[in-house]
Amino acid sequence: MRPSKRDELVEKALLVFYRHGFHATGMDRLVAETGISKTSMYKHFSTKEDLILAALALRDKQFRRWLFRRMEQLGSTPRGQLIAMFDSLKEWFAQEGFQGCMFIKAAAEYQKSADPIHMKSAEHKSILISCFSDIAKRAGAADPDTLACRLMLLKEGAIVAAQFGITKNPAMDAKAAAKILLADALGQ
Amino acid sequence: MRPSKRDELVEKALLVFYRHGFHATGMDRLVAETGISKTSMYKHFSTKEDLILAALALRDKQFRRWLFRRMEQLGSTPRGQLIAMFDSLKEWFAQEGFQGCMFIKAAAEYQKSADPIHMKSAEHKSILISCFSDIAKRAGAADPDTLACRLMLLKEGAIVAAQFGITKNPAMDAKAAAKILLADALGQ
DNA sequence: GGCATACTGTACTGATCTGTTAACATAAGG
DNA sequence: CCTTATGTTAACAGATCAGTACAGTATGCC
Repeated sequence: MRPSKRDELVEKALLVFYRHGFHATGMDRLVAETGISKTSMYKHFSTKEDLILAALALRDKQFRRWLFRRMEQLGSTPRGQLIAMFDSLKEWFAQEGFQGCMFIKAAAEYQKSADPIHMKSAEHKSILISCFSDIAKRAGAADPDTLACRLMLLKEGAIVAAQFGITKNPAMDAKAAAKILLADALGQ
Repeated sequence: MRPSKRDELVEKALLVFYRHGFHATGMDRLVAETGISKTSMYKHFSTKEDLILAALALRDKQFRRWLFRRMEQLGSTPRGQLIAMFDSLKEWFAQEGFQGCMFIKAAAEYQKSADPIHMKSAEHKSILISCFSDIAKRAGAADPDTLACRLMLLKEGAIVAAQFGITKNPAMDAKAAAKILLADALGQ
């Protein structure tokens, strides 16, 4: 089967991009850090942008799978799962290589809203919002979209705060705030 | 007085960095877009990093002056000012060239926490938090630091959401959430 | 054996990167 | 008039950028 080498490339490239940034990562560095020849890279992806898009697609899949699985493990009810999101975030922030959100960083480096990389990043956030909205609906929210938006604000804020390291425990700050917003939206 | 040319350089460089990003902006582009010779640039700032740091310092000053002035104009009480922050943000997001937060983008491109650019960006966020805390204290919050943290989460989340353009009105979503959090922290 | 596939290694192109250097212009102050 | 400061244009150095070209290797299938 052919997927192995290509998938290996995308996985390793994802780590390198995450650690060093997009513009700051040259193809030669990718060759050095992935151990995959430049020829192979350009056989699988004809431009650096294509490789970045593939890395973002993988990250989107990885992150969503991880987050929603963890939320289900930590929360037994829809409401509990929404709160558990912030416990999950706390675990993420505590991971050794944590350096913020891949998509925020991608959008920061590729700013034009028409840029494919920017669009891919925005798409990830949109998907998350609609997933949150689904859970909010199951939790009985009268206006699940609004609740999802508010939780998203806390989540993105917590990620940014964690990236800067300006507050001690942004995930738990966000969790406390989320509980208040959930009480307002769902009662008690 | 000698400040003119140097200040002009920093002001113009700030705009170019904001629009195009840091790594993506070469010194030649700065020459072209600022009209200032490369020789002069390197007389005032011996490295690109120094210039970026000066631009960030200016942005920090500009942004804080603008935000707190606007909050005072729009809110008559400390509590009203904290709410007015989100009306101010709405105005910012609606500005023509809005492309997210300069400091989030800087931290995204210079990720290492020991990097001077990263530190300068984190410093800006720290200053804002402590200012929010001061206002929260004047508003009568029992735990002004916690309230400031929560409002900061909403603010950063709103900026990220606005940068992605994934929700229609992130500033007003954040404002609604802030009112709930303020009611919780300050009563009614 | 013959052939295709998938990969590696290396050298290269032309552009662009940060930063330097040299020759020159302008104006103020002694 | 000379000096000094501040600016300009322009070419340059050495590194690195994305991407290409070409020669060679390993595997497996017919």
